[in-house]
Amino acid sequence: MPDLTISRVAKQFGLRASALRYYEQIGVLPATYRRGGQRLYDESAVRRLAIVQRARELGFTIKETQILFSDFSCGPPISERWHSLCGAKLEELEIRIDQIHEMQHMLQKMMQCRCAAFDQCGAGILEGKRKRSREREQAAVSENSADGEA
Amino acid sequence: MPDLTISRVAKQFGLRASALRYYEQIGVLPATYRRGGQRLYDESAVRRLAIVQRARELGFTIKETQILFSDFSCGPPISERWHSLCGAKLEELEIRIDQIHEMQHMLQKMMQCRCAAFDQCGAGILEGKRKRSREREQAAVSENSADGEA
DNA sequence: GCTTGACTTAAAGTGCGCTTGAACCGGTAC
DNA sequence: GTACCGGTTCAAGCGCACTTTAAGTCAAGC
Repeated sequence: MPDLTISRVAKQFGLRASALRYYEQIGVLPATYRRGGQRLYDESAVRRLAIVQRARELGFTIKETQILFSDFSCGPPISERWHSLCGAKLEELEIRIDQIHEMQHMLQKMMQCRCAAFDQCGAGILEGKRKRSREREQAAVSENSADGEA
Repeated sequence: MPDLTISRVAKQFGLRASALRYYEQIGVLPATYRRGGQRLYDESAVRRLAIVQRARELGFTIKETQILFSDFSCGPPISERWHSLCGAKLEELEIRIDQIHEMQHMLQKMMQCRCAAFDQCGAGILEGKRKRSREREQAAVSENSADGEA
């Protein structure tokens, strides 16, 4: 039985009640059970909110969160569009981990000498960027030539 | 010699020229060399921008970026305040990596069955949250008792 | 029955991180 | 000389993700 008031749940997550109402309004959280007009939450609603909050913490926009985590369908085979969005997010997270490692490395260096860190790490980031953009170009070229052959 | 125009640099980073002007205005980028009133950038300015952009990508606010990466002093021993901010950011990034792993795990599960992923992963995130908050409480309690003893 | 306090809604407001618009400047092409 | 292009400044505007405000509802306690 749902028995958690909105303010209790909000407090548990370090959010304002208004944020939960907003999430419900825009469909990030499903409309919850009401008693006398007041929202009451149960543990499954709380689990759902935990996921939404985590997604937000990781920089997912509200829209992405909506698409990835709304319950419009429940079960295995979801739409192609959703599946590819999921896959894209997985890759994005992979890249993010590399970037975080780079940044940690840099912060550590900066705690000794800022100038050196700026020069070396800035150059490192740039080189990574350039390498990736070269790779993308290569991929585009070979895709074009494949198109040409097809 | 600086010879890159603002629009070239912006393009290289996938930004608008207005973003670079804005960064300069709020002190995230230093005022750059000018010729006839126009900004010209060199490789070191580009490295600096690379760092700023990376910080933004990782969810650092503009203010944090300002504090962490502005050149108000250059060399090893920076203010205590800065040093602790740096340390805090390092820890934050550590946590972020764990969260990303959790989310990857969840996305993978979700690509098979959403419901299961929601229940299991939501519960997992929650448990992590609760564990951490218990630890914080413990720490607070032992700190208080230490205060009491002092 | 009245007060209190935590809730409700809808609409307007806020802060961040830029972007856009208006008016202007400087160098090159014709 | 004038048209154009890419820059300049300053102020206003915008989208996102909420928050605040105003006016009202509901249940409990006196």
